[in-house]
This record gives sequence, C-alpha cells and structure tokens, in this order.
Amino acid sequence: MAQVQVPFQPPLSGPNGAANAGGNQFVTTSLYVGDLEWNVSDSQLYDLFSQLGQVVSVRVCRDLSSRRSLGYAYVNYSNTQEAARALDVLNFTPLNGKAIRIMYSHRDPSIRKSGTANIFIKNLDKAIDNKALQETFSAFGNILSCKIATDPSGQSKGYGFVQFDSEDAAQNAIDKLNGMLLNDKQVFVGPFLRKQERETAMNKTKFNNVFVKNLSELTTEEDLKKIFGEYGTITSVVVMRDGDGKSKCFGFVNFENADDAAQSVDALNGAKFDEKEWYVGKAQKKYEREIELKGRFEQNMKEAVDKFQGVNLYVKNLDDSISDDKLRELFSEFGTISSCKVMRDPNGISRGSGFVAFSTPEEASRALSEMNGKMIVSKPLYVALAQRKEDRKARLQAQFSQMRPVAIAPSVAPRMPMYPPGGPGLGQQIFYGQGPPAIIPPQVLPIFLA
DNA sequence: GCTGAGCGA
Repeated sequence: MAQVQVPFQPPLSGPNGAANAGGNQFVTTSLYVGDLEWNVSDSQLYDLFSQLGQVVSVRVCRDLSSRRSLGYAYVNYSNTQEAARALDVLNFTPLNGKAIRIMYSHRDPSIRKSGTANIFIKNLDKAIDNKALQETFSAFGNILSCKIATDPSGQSKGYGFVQFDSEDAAQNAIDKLNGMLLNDKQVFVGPFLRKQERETAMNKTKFNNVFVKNLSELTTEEDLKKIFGEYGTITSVVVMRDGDGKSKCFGFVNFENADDAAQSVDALNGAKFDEKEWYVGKAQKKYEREIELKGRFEQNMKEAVDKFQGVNLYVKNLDDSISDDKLRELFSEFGTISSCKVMRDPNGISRGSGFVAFSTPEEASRALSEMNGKMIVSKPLYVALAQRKEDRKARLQAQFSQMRPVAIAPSVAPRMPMYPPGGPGLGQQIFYGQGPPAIIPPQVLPIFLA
C-alpha cells in the first residue's frame, strides 16, 4: 500500500477548527509566537516555553533559501492547560529586547485578513504596557491579539491595538472605554481604520470650496461657471494664472451650499473636458495640504528605506584611494548594484566608509560573505548589512538583553483588578495594578551600553 | 502626535 503523507492538522475542536469558529470554551495545544526579534532561536524559545509545561515541538519559521527568520514561530504543548498557561504567562515576554506576542495558532487567515473586531486606542500613558492593555480590555471579551506600538527601543508610542474575537466585544469596549481616564489620561478608543478609510471618513466633513486641476490651458472661469453651475449656486470661481496670464491649469469653485459642492465633486471628478481628465475634490486649506504633503514625503522616505532593507551593505575600513566607481567595480561581480557611495567629509576626503546596494538580498549576502575581511589595497574590508539608524539602538539593546538571565516566577500573583465589578463609571479613573511581572527582572546588571 | 501584522514541519 502506498504511503500517504498526512499533513499536520491541529485538533478540530480548537481555534483552528471550523467546529469552533469564535468560541473560546476549547483551546488547543498549538501556539503561534510572533513579533520575534530576528535572532531569536528555537532553543531560546524551547528554554522559555519549557518552563511552563512539556513542549512537544518548537520551530522558528525561516525563509527557505536565505534561512532568515520570518519573525514567528510555533510552539506545541502536549496538553491544552499548559498551552493556555504559557500563553497567559509568557505573552509579551521580551526576547532579545523585543516583546513576543503569542496567539493560538490559527492557520486559516480569513479572520486576520477581515480585520473585524479590531480596535485602536490612543493617548495612552507611556507607562501602560502590553500586559496592562490586555488586562484592561479583556474585561470585554476574548482577545485574539493586542499590542502597544513601540519605537525600536521598546518605548511606548502612546497608542495600541486590540483585536477581539467578536464585534460585540469590540463595540462594548469602545462604548465603555472611549473617553475614559486611564492613568489620568483621557483615551480615545475606536474601531481600527486603515489610513485610506480614515481619510475618506475625514473627507465627509462639509465644505463649500471645490478644487479642480488638470484643466486645459484654454479653460476659463466662464467655462467652470457653466459646468459647475449645473450643481448649484456658485459664489466665486477662479482659474489660477501666472504673471503672463497663462493658466496654471487649476482653479477653485466656491458653492453657496455644501451639498451642491459635494455633488459637483461626485459628478465631475474624473470627467473629461478638452481631452483632459479633471481632478475635482474638496479644496484643502493651506495647512491641510501641508500635512498631506508632509505625510506623503515621510511615507516615501520610509519606503525608500524599506527598499534597501536586506540589500544594502555598509562597508568600512576603506582605503582613502577608493572612489565610488572603484567601490562599484570591487562589488560588481556579485550582482546588480543599484547604488554605491563612498562617504566623504565636507572637504571631499573619504571617511573610509560607504554603502553598496544590490538588487536582491541573495546578491547582497553573497557579497557580504565574500568581501568581508578581504584585503583591499592595504586594509581588510569590513562589510555588514546596513542598518536603519533607528534600528541600531534597538539592536544594541537586544544584544545587551541577551546577556540577562531570564527566569520564570514559580507562580504569578493576580494583579489588582483594573476597576470595580461592573466596569468603570463615567469619568472614573481606572487604576493599574502593581502585581509582580511574570518574568523576574534581571538580578545581574550587565555593563552599561556604549 | 500616534491607525500593525500575522500562521508550519
């Protein structure tokens, strides 16, 4: 008889199973562990999770070819109670300086993708950590995932996310906590909205002034008056022109009535006149436009930085005689170089360091291993993956925390309740408990950071 | 001021 390979399937009664969609009376033994720092290893996870029960298997998922960590792992226990306790106790434990985030394994991505029952919280006191957030919101229902946004050093950015397993729980949390005081700060709690959704929500605000661009050079105020006049009474119309009276191909139409303005936008945005497709929208105030442009600029910068992740090499100990071209020549055998630069001081003297970006991470990692330590002119070259500036600090701290002994408290005393039974009253302060942390803080203080 | 990302041997 032919051998049939049976793929691993978690029990159907658990959160993985269709039989238990949304229910929480069953739990499984399979945990998804996400938000891992790049260097977190199987054995590190094994050591940590073994302290709460019998671990059957641990695996950090890795890219098949590069073996790079994908930033998540699976930990399987032999029984459900141990898994449940591990999730409870170990969730948000820092590993290599970064808090891990544990969920029950749920391979069907439909819930994750739907983004339902997902809420956003802002104006959070910086002292409120993942655990405090979890405890505060768990009063309203079962939490699938929850997290405080942090900068690379782990400092709270003052906002966070909670995803529940039901819309009711999410709505209830919003109703009860929005506008409440948490640690003396009034928090905003609302449904999570993607950027796009938020913008369209914002644009529902009333306006009278309409912006129109991509006009033909021949389009006049009279033309606009006639076309927009179909939708209501116009109080002013202008086509912007340069000093010579030449059209800048954009203008403004102000309506007496905001509903008419909105109607004209709906009807005319994207319409074609004289071969030109018009953009028609709410006219932005100068400051609104500045905010949008600034946001877009920062977004572009971020994307540019992301694009270089894993493909950009930092080189140092370069001989002063090495130029951009020479540097490119040295690395060109490993692949396609998308950019290459020797850093120089204001007098044009080489700083002895530079960057070489390849088109793929594979090329970059081969160049790294082949070129690091190679004698160039008179000195051995140092080659490493270039890091983002903000990530450097985090990386140093990760190394630092790796030296700390980590131990699990034998049992965890309950934290103080967040607020009296029945939930907080309007305007009532919510207090955070001072229960002991799940992880005993380091007993040995390592040497200070450079 | 600040609106993620995420599932295998």
